[in-house]
Amino acid sequence: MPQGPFRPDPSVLHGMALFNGLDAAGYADAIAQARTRRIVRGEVIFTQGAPCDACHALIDGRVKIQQGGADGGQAVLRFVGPGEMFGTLAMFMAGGYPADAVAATDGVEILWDTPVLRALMLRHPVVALNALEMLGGRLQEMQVRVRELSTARVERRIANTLVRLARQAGRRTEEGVEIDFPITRQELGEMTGTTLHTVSRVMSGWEAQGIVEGGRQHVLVRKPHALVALAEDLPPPRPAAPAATGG
Amino acid sequence: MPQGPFRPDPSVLHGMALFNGLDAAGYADAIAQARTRRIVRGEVIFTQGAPCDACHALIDGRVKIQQGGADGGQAVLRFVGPGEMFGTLAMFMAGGYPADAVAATDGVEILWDTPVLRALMLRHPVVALNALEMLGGRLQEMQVRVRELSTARVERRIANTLVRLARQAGRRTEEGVEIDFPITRQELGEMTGTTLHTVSRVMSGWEAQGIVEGGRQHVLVRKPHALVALAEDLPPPRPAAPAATGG
DNA sequence: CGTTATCTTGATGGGTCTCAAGGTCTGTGG
DNA sequence: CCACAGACCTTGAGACCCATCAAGATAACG
Repeated sequence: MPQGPFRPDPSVLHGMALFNGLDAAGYADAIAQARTRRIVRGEVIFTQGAPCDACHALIDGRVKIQQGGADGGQAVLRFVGPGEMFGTLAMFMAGGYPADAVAATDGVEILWDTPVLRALMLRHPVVALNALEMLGGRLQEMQVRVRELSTARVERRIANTLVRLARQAGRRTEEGVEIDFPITRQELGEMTGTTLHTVSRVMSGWEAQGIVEGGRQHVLVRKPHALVALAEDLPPPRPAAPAATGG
Repeated sequence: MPQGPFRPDPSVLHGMALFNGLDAAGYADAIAQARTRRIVRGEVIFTQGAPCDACHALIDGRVKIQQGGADGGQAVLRFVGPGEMFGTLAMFMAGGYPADAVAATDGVEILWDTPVLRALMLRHPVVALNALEMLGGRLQEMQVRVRELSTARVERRIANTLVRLARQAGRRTEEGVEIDFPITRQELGEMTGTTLHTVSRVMSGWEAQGIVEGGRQHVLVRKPHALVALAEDLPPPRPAAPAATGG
């Protein structure tokens, strides 16, 4: 069962990019003001629009970040893994959290109150620079996704999404690379801007080719290379691309 | 004609969010290491993949930020206006600039060498916090756009894009709100994930209703309210929403 | 006044969504 | 162990949105 706040083990911070380059005193400073909390699968950690009281980082588990629109449309923005921060955007902006956070598995999070972390950044500027680097990485990722959603067909988008998931949350097995947390076709659809039906159809096709293997809330990538090829391959019909085709 | 680097007027920094809350000494510090440069329309300021030598801010004019993919697909990520920074992402990441920057109008930019600005942030942490706020705002904007591209139809996406452009670059006239820089149907298509043909058709429809007025590289929004309604309205066909329809 | 870039509009086809039905797996309680 | 309910997944058929192909109109520019 979930228990209340308790004092974290200092070692957990050493794996987190936010504190890279911080000296021992800085670590002590950071850890002294943090608290940790257990999370159970399905739990709502925060919701869109709620005031941002704290900044979160995940120590263990997976958390789904999703955003809903006025028209009821939902999009899954990302899955957070161990060592990553989440709920950080709200810290710098009015209007509360811009998205929902729901636990995809049981886990443990560590959190800081917003003003505490701000003060920490002013005392230790390197933490602010690390935060910039993290946010920058996420912004770039989102920009790539905007381009992808703007220009690529569904099949390629799904391939790209699976490649990213495999990199981020893949567990190597002798059968291939396995996504290490439960994910539904519906969620894959909401990550790629399509429906669960299309995701199912596309993945069935790949399964027939031995590229992936699907199951209930479960994905195994049998041929990662083939998936990458689908994700990046140039479109076969290229009228203006001779290049040794026999001319 | 464009002239070489020259010493900027200190007053230009006062309008920039990056330096909010900085003391006089800090301003002097920042200005001492900057240089400015003229930009002519159509000029390529930097290209995707090029090493990031400097961090840019726009003093006057408009700059288009776009990203191309391996498959040749182009997406316009945003238009930068006076007071905004651009090319900042590359500062925190390997791999050079993640997008192209092309001048949409003549203008003037101010720039800092990357290591200089990093050092400035370490000396003045408030600048790093301001940068976080800016990047956070852009990240949120991109997240909203991902959701929009994932869930909304073309007409609504175009409406949303025009609403944003009107807010960001709108000039009030007695006829309505006018986008204050030249923009083509092609570019609008690359901002919304569609083709110039569809943009043209949709806008022709709106023009017939008196909502917008189009021209060559020119958009005038005659009824901003109607455009917002199109951008936000719930989808008319709602089977499970009786609500006084007469039954 | 020709050249080029931009914009408009029609016709057609295909990629995906929607609607619909059924199948499979998981967990629960008797 | 078995029955049952619920969540998840698969697959088919049809409709529709929108990209694509194609042709021409209009405006800027030298």
